[in-house]
Amino acid sequence: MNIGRASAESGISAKMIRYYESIGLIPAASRSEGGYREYSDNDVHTLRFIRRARDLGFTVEQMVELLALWRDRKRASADVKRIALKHVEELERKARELREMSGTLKHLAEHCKGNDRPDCPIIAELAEEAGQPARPSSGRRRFGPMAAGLTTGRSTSGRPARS
Amino acid sequence: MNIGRASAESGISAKMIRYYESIGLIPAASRSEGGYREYSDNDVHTLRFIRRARDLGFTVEQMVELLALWRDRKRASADVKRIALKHVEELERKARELREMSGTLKHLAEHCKGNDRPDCPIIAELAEEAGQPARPSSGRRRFGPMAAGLTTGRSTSGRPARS
DNA sequence: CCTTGACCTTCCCATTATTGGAAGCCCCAC
DNA sequence: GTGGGGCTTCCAATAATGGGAAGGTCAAGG
Repeated sequence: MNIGRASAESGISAKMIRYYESIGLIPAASRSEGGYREYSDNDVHTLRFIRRARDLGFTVEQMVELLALWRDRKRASADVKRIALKHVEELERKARELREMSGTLKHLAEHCKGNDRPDCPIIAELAEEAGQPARPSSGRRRFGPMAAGLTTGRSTSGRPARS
Repeated sequence: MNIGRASAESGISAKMIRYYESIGLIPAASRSEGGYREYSDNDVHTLRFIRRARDLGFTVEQMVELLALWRDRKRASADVKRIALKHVEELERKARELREMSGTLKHLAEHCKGNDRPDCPIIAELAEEAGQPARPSSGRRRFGPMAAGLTTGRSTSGRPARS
């Protein structure tokens, strides 16, 4: 089958299938006379594996590992468990941070009258000259570029959500 | 003061200060004879405001709004509250999704013996041919490109973690 | 047989926030 | 007066994905 079909059957866009091939997550597909990529049911099987892993928030890098373990009949389940647990830890840490942030904000918002007067503790807090003189350009970064890798808005966030 | 000093005092890297200027989050700084950017204490004040907002997970886009509100003495606190609460909702949703993911994974990992035998329900789950034939190339996407915007690994994930 | 349209190909660009590097000025302390 | 470090700009990369252009292929219909 061609890439469109494989895409429909696996739930991964054709674009991403080509991308995954380009970065080596999946081997290069064989081509038809006309240069079209050809996929077998087995390939689709692999693609679905990838889709599920992706839906669980695994990064491509982790998927490389998982795929190798999947294909290796002699793999030790301990390896899989290790990867999974490491991922669980990451997810939990990120969830915790998110909850802390939302808690702080919520608290601030609760003390914000929400009327048309300019008093607002949220702004006040942000403007406050408090604490240490700030660690020098700590360069603290956020998540990884794509952060947690959640299957977000599904139907909700189809739009680019910005300009 | 020059950008290095402003960076140290605000906790935002010089690189990011220039970046914020380039995208219009902050106005272009005046320049010294030698072409160096010059910052006042007030500018540093603004930069710290930005740093705090960033630490609370606000995106640049949201910071633009917050800064405008901050600078506008006649602002309505209702606007600030609205933005904050919307952000809280987002954060909570993301945290919830993360917890769901980690829960699923944890459950799977608990049933994985973790020995040197190849049996592993994690792999089995991923490989399973179950369910619907997968919604056609749904193109479901994850978070925004930078997802939640947490102050992540601090010391943990400093490394590029790849290649 | 040839056209049409759906599908495929590659390549490039954009997104987000941030860091890294290179090449080349500038400035202050010694 | 000079050396090293700070400053400047521009370019690239990151992760994952979408969007589009320009052009080739395939299958069905006229």
